Amino acid sequence: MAPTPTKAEEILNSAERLARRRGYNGFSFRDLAEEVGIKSASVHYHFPTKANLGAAVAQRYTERFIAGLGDPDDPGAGPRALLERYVDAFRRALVRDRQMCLCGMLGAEVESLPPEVASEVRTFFELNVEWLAAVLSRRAGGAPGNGVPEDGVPGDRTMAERQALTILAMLEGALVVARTMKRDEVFDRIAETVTTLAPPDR
Amino acid sequence: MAPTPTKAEEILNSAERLARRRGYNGFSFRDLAEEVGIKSASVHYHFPTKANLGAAVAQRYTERFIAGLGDPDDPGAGPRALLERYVDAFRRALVRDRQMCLCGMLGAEVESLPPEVASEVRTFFELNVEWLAAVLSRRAGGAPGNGVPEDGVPGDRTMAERQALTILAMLEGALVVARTMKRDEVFDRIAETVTTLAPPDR
DNA sequence: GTCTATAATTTGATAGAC
DNA sequence: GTCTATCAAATTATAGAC
Repeated sequence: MAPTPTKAEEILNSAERLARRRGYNGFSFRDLAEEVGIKSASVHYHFPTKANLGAAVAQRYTERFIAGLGDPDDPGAGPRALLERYVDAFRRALVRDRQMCLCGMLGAEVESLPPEVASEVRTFFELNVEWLAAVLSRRAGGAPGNGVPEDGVPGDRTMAERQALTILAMLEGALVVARTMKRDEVFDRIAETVTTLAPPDR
Repeated sequence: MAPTPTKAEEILNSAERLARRRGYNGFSFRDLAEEVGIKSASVHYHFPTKANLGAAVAQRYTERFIAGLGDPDDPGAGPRALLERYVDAFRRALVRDRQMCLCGMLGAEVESLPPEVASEVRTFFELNVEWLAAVLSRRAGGAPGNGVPEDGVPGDRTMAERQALTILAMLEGALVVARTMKRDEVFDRIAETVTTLAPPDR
């Protein structure tokens, strides 16, 4: 059932967990080596540099995260359900994993990150905004982006991207605040406000 | 005019700047020493340990930040103006200082922080929520907290605290997202949504 | 208060044997 | 692939002279 992970995967798992708890500058190759039961020199065999490893972790995280959200145009799910799915991804990070979103953490540290890692974090945010904007700009016809603006607003897509950024920021911020205050309910209060932003089901 | 800062103040200034850019684990006593023109051993004279320094930086930051917001019950300023003042404090961090909010940064890293530093970060968030809730629950009479709930809502103070948490999370998240994406406008879009949450002036 | 000197540990990384 | 051995540099911190 559960396919045995390769050593490289085990290292990625450890690195992701540690980075999401302590930040990029908060873990070492030796930490990883101990967790997966090898020596730090062997970690370097799989990932020559820390920057290399960091970029790989961020890339895998992004792919997994976006894939887990599913199709934003799925006719079987309304905008509201999709938004709730999105919020749940963050809730799991907080409640189940007791961790930050990897890219929320790395985003805060972005100035101290190797360029290739920072670049992956940027991609994560861009893809998130894209997915959210697709959900938020869904219209009756089913297909998005028909270019017809809502009454009195500059344009559906512009509004949707603005809201997407707001939602992303709220949830990343919610993890920081809820974790620091050690009060999980804080997240739920914020999550409620997020789902409020969903367009009427259509 | 500008009173010459003491060496201890210079160290605090440097530490704050570096922590807000690179995180707590992203700077060293040598970094500080070089910036203020002394040796790292001399930094230890002023702040015996890094935890000690970190707590001092966070405490000073919190005091300054809260004091800068002014009286949330100031009769001369409406809720909307006060909220805009709050948002501007974050905007300055991003645009003028090109830095994170110190406690947004440290909050992300909270799990890798010495307890006394983590404690100061928690206090920052609590005081922020308190100030915001005071602004958001202001009523016609002028004095807050008269206990009379808004029509149909559970209670003014509860709603106000919920909104306060949302605003705090949005702005902390906005800094992370805007800085990572290198797009300052992202902040303004989010800031607009924040001020939308202001209660009608009264 | 600041220095030199130094300790003790940790860090990212490499060479080369098995 | 993983190991031992090792490196050079960096890190937090202390002792003691000036």
